[in-house]
Amino acid sequence: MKNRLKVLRAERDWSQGDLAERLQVSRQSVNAIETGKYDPSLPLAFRIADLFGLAIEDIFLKD
Amino acid sequence: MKNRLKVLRAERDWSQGDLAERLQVSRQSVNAIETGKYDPSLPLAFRIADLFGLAIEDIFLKD
DNA sequence: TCAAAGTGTCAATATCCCTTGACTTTTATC
DNA sequence: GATAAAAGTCAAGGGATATTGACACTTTGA
Repeated sequence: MKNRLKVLRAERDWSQGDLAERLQVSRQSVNAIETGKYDPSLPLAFRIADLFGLAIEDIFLKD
Repeated sequence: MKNRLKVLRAERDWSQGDLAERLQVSRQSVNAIETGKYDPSLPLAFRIADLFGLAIEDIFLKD
């Protein structure tokens, strides 16, 4: 399960901390998801998709 | 987080056990997800969406 | 050059997802 | 009504997700 978080974040010039704040999660969670340590829960995946205005399938990809 | 699993399953005349087998999870997991006890993990949500040929957003809805 | 911000990572802890196994209740069929 | 399949539920346990706090390293800019 890969994801495009880092790119989407870079396009907006957000730090991991910025993104974490907008998602209401810790900075470490954002980092762990970005670096592939684990996948987000489904509710968090929805919040991420909403924040970027994309479908979950456009952000998270089965590898 | 609501979902349309029960309806999608009924349309295909599958039991919870049938669905569980196709998803490679336990029948109790299918039941728990259907009855709203918890949300599936993101990877399982992808398997569910794939199985029904729908987008995750068309099956799982924020309530 | 030095301080601040950003990133990556670790440990410890808490909670959630999913499991097996068992049991009761509902639904459908005979 | 009896039977069986399906559905709902519980408990206990393991692994995954997310937390706070801390520390090191790199990058940026004053």
